[in-house]
Amino acid sequence: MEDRASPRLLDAERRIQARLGDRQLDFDSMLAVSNIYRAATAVRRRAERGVLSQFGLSWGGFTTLWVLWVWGEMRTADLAEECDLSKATLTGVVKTLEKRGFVERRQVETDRRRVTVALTDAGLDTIERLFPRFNRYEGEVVRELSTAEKQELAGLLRRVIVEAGRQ
Amino acid sequence: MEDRASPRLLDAERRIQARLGDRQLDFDSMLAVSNIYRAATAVRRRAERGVLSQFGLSWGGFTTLWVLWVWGEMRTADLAEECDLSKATLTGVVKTLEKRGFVERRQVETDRRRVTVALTDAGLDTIERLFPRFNRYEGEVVRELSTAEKQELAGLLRRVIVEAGRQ
DNA sequence: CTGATTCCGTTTGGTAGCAAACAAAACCGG
DNA sequence: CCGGTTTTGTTTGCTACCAAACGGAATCAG
Repeated sequence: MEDRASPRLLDAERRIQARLGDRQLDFDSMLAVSNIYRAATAVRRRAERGVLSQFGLSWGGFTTLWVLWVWGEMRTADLAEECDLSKATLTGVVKTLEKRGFVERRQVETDRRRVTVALTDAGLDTIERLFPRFNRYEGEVVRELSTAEKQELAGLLRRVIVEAGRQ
Repeated sequence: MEDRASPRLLDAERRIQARLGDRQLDFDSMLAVSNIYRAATAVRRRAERGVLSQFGLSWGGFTTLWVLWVWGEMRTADLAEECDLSKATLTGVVKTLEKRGFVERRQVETDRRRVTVALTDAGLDTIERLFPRFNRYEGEVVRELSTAEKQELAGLLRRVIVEAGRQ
């Protein structure tokens, strides 16, 4: 493991161990979790600075557009669930997307509490031009991994998602 | 790969493919990247709702405290770098930590532009009580993985971080 | 029917996050 | 010295994100 070999990390591990005294440290779990977070930050940051900024979209905005593209018009609650955002956050994201003209809100006739969100023509056009670029970008950040390794990575992460998901 | 077997994902893949026409889709990369992000969100959310909320800390606040604990008093710029935050964001996080009494700012005598940040006694006490709990929490979210798998995961992610890091 | 409850999306109030502009301090060439 | 440049942390303006409170609409028990 190259991480184990990094002098900086070894130093950190020694320092933490010193701070902890004889309490034990689960270094492997720490490294796995912290790398998950670092990778996500790096990936998001690069996407937003690269592809997404050219279309005036944040990561959340892109995700929302993408979900609507794939699944079609959706109720707010389902959209929030699918985008992995709270309802409150989604309200804000949709507001921004509306302002940019990518999306529109529609009152549901049969139940006036409900609202659906759908792509506008401009939104559809945007996501159709953007997605191939985004997918190419995704390929770039995992370019160093073989197909088998990408699948391995996705599988390992899936198990973490499930575990962290239960409460 | 269980992901491949999930009917929901297969359905999504088919839908995307339909939207794309004959343009090709790099599904493996897409899944790897999206799982990185989902895992990070899940892990962070659970930590903030569990351990961290009891101490009045966000993920970023915890990270900052942790870095200061391990590496000691630091200049603002280095601290931002180590916490993987922009200088601007760090200013805000430190402001919050100061408000909570965990941290204090110190003017550098020899260069009055510079400022260092250091743990207060309360901050030290907090991180010493918190870290073992946090580390136990980290163990929980990756509990389904063997030691070898945790190392495998960390290693794969490391390569993604490096790749996404270069611009 | 009707009163209580549940459901749904928004608002509120707070923190976090970034880029770009900024002000003050230090540095440097002449 | 001194004027211009660089360095350093903060401020500004914006978006994102959450939990909790809210208010209108639907539903359900009796």
